[in-house]
Amino acid sequence: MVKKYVTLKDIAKIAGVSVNTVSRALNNKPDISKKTKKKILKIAKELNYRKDFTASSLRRKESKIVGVILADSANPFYSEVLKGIEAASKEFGYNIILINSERDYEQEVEAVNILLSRRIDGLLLSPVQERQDDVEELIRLRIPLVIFARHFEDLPVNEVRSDDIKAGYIATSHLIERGAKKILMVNGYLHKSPARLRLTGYKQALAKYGINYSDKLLIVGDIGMEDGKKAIDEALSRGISFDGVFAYNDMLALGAMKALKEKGIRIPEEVKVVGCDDILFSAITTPSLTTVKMKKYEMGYEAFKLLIKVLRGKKRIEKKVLDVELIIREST
Amino acid sequence: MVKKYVTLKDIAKIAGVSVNTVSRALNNKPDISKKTKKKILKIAKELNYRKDFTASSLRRKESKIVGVILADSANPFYSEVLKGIEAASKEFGYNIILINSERDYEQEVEAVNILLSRRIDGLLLSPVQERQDDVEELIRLRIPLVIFARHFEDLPVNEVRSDDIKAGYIATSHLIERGAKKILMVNGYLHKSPARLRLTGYKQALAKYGINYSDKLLIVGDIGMEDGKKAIDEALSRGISFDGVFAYNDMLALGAMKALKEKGIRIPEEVKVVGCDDILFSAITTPSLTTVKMKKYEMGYEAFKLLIKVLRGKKRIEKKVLDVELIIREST
DNA sequence: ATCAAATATTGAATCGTTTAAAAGGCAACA
DNA sequence: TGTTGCCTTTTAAACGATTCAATATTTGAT
Repeated sequence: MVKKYVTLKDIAKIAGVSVNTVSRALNNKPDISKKTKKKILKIAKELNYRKDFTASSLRRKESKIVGVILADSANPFYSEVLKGIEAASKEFGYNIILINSERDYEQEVEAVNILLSRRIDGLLLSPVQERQDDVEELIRLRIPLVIFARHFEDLPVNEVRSDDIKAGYIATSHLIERGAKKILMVNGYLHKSPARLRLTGYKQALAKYGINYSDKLLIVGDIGMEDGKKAIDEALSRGISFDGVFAYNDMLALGAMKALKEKGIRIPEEVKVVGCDDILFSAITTPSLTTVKMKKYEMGYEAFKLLIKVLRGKKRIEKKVLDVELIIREST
Repeated sequence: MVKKYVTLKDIAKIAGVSVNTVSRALNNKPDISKKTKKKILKIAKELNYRKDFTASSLRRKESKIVGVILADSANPFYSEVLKGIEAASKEFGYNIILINSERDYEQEVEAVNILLSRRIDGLLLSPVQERQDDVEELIRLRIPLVIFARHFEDLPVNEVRSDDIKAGYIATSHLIERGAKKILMVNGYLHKSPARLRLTGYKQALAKYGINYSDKLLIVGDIGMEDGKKAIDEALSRGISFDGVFAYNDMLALGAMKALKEKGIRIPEEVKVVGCDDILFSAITTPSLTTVKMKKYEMGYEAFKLLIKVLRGKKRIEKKVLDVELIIREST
């Protein structure tokens, strides 16, 4: 087999010094003469030396790798968050290993195990929340951990997420202020904290305006575009009447709008629609979608920054909540 | 400092055997008695042993990590490709380290260097193509490499990409068949092979229908949604008349449609628009976008599979071209 | 010129796993 | 009893970088 990479030993031999000296030269350590250092750096450059991070990680017990587990990197929400994570990782000299959980608890657990085997320095996780033993285990193991886009009220774990209650509240308030009285909430599964919290916000807004909450107007399910369509079709076929829709996310909202348009129901005249997330495409549909903007890129970036703080010794648990903002467009 | 992870040595001590025996037990190697193996596995499980991949990689000279460099993981095209890569990586027992090049050659080179330092087993790269010395260097270093979504005619490098000439050809032919005669091509920069090849297809279609090619109808630039809008605004302000638009990708096409709608130009009556990629949102705009569907997920998946073949000894260079398909919608 | 102090360099061990080679144990057979 | 061969286990070295302790070299003060 061809020898592929140059080692400290190779450089040491040529420079006529010890491996140790080479190491110190390349790592800007003290206790080395300018002359020797210069010579070594020159040789290293000529040979195109690249530090073996594998060996370095083993010895230093620090991999400079952060694990990232999220539901689906192709989802417009997560792909923006991921981008923020990736950008921050560059800034702080880390690399990221990405694993999609596909919203499956088993896969999430598997991903955690693989990443621990990789000896990642820390983990950014957006848990499925079907169960939470894996998060509890991570806490028990004292793995540097930041949860994003999720909330665990009762667990001492670092978090960066959006203000989901406010999101639900301002979206619903806006619908009511525009005249809607019977507001369908097309939600995700309630084991996920954002779904629960947005529902809370929804209820709070109804209460504020003196509208009674009704279970009949709550639809819970998956959160793809087709699911939004399905939800509307189902509501209509069940004869549920509504003049507003608040969807868990923009994908659902867009699917819902599609279904409404197909039935010839006019938006916003007959039914007003509000989404959540403010993905890029919400702005360009017809009608364009009123939505609650979430700081996706920032969420990823801030989560990474918080993880770095943890890696640097921060002990106190931080649960950061990012502000949200209503973006009014044509659908209301 | 608390000792975090259990090692082979820990297990060996408890089991009363050598480290080597433990290693063989856990790696399903022969030459071990059933009794010893069982005992060791039991202890390993009790102690929650996790193999240290760092150490293993160092010794075996194989990291089971593949590097992925692409322009922008938040772009709907790349995020689908990435998903295919990620899915395949799971299937073959690898992990991926993702780095965005941000369409910047310097960042691409930097990413390559970092990944080589990480001793990745192979690299999946969608190069910026401003220059190609880095790709040439990778070939020279014999790094297992698969290029995706790009084509290097003159380099012996494995590739998986879409049939870009056909894409340009069928898109343009379709526009002509629907009656367009003056077709604006809103393209990406021509140093990128897909831009060049789609332009070739565009010209071939014009030629087939006896329409003269004109430089005036070619606009070259960045490929975000705003750029599509800008391109149309510019063409109109320059007084260039056109009745069809073929955009390099759907983002550009959607931006172009937005600009046309704002000017009160009817689609498809006055101007017909075709995009490329078939991202999710092309189907839900109004009018929905006719486009050339590309197998994005498959591209990622196939690229990974090809890389695996290379890692397993495949020597012959393969340049795989994935078929494309016209999806006719309301914009034509 | 001499000794102490400061600076530069080296040797050896280590991180945790894997591999090659050596050795130990046991049964069968002459 | 001794030899052969098979199966199991151990010993030792290796992967490449880093660190600690030890040694070598230079500098400065007297």
